[in-house]
Amino acid sequence: MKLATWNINSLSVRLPQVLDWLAAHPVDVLCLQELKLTDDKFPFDALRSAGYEAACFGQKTYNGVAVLSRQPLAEVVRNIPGLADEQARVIAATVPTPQGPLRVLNGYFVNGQAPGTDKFAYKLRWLQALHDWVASELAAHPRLVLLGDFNVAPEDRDSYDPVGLAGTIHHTPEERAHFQALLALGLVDAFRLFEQPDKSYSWWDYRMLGFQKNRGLRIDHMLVSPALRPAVSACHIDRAPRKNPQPSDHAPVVLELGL
DNA sequence: ATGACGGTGTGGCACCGA
Repeated sequence: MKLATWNINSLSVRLPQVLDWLAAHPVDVLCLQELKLTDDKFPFDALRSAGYEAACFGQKTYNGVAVLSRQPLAEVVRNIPGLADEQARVIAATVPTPQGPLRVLNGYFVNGQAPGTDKFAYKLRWLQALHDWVASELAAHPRLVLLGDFNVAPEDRDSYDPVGLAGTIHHTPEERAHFQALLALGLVDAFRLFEQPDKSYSWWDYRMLGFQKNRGLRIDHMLVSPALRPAVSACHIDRAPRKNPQPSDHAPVVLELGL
């Protein structure tokens, strides 16, 4: 069984790339972020023709998340319960597997702009609310994966310039402490369960030839629960779509489970 | 220190992303 996460920076623009990628990589579940469209514009029909049902949570212009699945989705939750948030950043669903239900939490984490700004304060509040909600989800669903665009580079090796960018957004001690708090719940960064190439990133700035120079960040993650960890057989970043014409600035991350 | 690139919405640009 395979799951993937991909920030596609406008589903309207990137739908052909998503369909091409799914045709070449027929994962069981694909979680998308930054749809940048409302639910009435979501391409249910095209995805159904490709073999996927979908649950979406969109909004105009910004944010928006969706879960695509070959198997039926159940127990769909939109945004973090109890958090007043007008931004569409979270969608959760349960998918069936031969070993029982798998809970999938898909997040488009707050960017946060810069320390000291209102957006940064929102990011920290959001991360705390997410943490508390994930804890309750774990208690109810032991087999769980938290995935998406975390907008946090967890360690120095996850950044192309950890010294120059120290303390800036994605690199602050506060953001990294929140990432560690998720790990303290028992979640494991599946990417780091395996040997990976040096300078592995999942996002590159569109500007200044960022991708060509591999000036990137690893900010898209797959965290698995303790009960799921023994099933994890591989995790990798697929850089190929970043080379497409009109690419997203993010690459997909793929998680393989021996289920 | 700033802008560079790309998407959106609406407009002759501004805002946002990371």
